[in-house]
Amino acid sequence: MTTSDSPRRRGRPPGATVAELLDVARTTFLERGFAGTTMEAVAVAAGVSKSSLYQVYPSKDELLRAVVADWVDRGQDAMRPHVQALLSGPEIHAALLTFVRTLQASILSADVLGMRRLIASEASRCPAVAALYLENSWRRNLAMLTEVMAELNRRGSLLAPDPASAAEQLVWLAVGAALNDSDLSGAIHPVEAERLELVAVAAVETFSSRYVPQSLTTSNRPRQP
Amino acid sequence: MTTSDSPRRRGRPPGATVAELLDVARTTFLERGFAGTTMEAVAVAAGVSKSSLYQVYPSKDELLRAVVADWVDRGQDAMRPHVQALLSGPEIHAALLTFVRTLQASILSADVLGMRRLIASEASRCPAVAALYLENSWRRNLAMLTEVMAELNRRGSLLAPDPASAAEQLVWLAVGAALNDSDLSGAIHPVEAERLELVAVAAVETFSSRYVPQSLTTSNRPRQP
DNA sequence: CCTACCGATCGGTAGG
DNA sequence: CCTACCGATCGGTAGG
Repeated sequence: MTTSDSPRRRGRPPGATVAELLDVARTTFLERGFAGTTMEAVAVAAGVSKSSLYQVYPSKDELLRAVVADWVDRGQDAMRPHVQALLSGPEIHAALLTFVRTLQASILSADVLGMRRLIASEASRCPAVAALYLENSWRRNLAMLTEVMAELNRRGSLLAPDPASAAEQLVWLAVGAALNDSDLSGAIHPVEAERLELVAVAAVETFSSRYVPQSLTTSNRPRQP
Repeated sequence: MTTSDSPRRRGRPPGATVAELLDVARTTFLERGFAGTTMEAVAVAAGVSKSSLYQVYPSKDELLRAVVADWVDRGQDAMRPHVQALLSGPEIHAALLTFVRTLQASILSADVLGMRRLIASEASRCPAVAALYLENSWRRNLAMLTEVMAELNRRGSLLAPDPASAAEQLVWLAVGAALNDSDLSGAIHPVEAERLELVAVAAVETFSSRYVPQSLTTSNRPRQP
C-alpha cells in the first residue's frame, strides 16, 4: 500500500528484465513455435512470475509483437555494410558475387529463417506483426539495395534503368529456391553449401547478362558459360 | 436385428461423403486456418457427426494430410499444358512471356496461396504434410519445366547448359517477390495486375539475356530495353 | 450380428 | 510476486 518500499529490493531493474524477457521469449518461440509456447513457460524460463510477464505484455500476441519489433530493430543496419560494399569493389562482377554470398548467408541463417517462419505462421492472425517485419526489415533492406543499384547505374557499372526491379531480381535469383524450401520444410536444415554456391554463381551470371554492360563483362568473364 | 434392413436407408455412400468431407475441410481450413478450425465445425459443415468424421480421419492432422494429398493429386497435371506450350510456340520470347503470365496466375491464385500458407503454417508440426506438397507439387512441376528447358536447349531455342538452374531462375524471377509478400501478409491480397505484368516482362527480359541465343533475340526484340 | 451414425460428455490444457 | 483458480475451448471417445 505504501509507496516508500525501496524499488531495488524487488527483483531486477525492469530495463534488464525486459531485454532478458524478449530474449527468452524469442528463443522459446523459435524452439517450440507460437502455439507450442505457453506464457508460463516463458515466465519460468525468464525467472519471473506469469503475473509479472502479463504486466509487461498484456497478451501473448503483444509479446510476439514486442519480440519481432525488438529483433527487427536490432538487425536494422546489419545489411548496410554489405550493400555498401557493392560500391567500393573495383570490379562489379566480383563485388556482386561477394554480395550474393553474404545475402544468402544472412537470409538463410537459422535465426532469420526461424523468425521468418514464426512470423509467417502467425501472419493471418497477427497481420500487424508480419507487416512490421515486411516493412521495417525486408523492404527496408530492399530499398537500400535499390539505392546502391541506382548509384551503380549512375557510375556506369550497371545498365539498370529500373534499379528497384534489378534489386528484386538479384535477391530472388539468390535466395528464392532456398527460402521456399525452408518455408515448406519442417526443420531448419541449412542448405548444402555446395549447392548454394552454385546458385550464387548462376544468379550473378544471369543478373550480369542483363545488367552489366558488355564492355565490362567481356574483359573479365569468358563469353562461354 | 434382421439383416434385411435396406442399407440405402442409412446415410450417404461413403465414397461421396469422403470427397465432400475433404472439400468442406479444405474450405474451412482456408477460411479459418488450421488452429482456428475445429473438427466439430468441419463435421457440422459436412452434415455428419463428429464421430463419423473421426471414423474416417482419426485425427485433425490426418484430416489435414488427406486434404493436402487430395488437393495435390487433383492439381497434378494442371501445369503440364502450359509448360508444354513452351515447345509449340514459333517464337521463344513470346512463349516465355505467356508462360510466365500463366505461372503467376497459377501460383498467385487465392487458392494456391491459401493452401501454401496453410501448409507452411503447419510445416514444423506436420513436416510430412509439407513434404507431400513440396515433392509432389512444387518439385514435380519444376522437374516438368526443367525437362522442357532441356528440350528447348536441344532445339537451339535456348542456350541453357544447366536446364534445372534455368527453370528455377525463371520461376523465382516470375513469382519470388509476390510470393514473399503473400507469405508475410495477413490477407490474401491479389497483387495488382499492373505491377505483376511489369514483373513478368522484366523476368522474361532478364531470363532471355542469359539464355536466349543472340541470333534469336536480335531479330525479334529491340536491343534497347 | 454388422455398419454407419448420433447425442453427450470426458480428460486435459490454455490464456488470463 | 505467487498461488490458486476461473471460464472457455477442443480433440478425441464411449454408450446406445
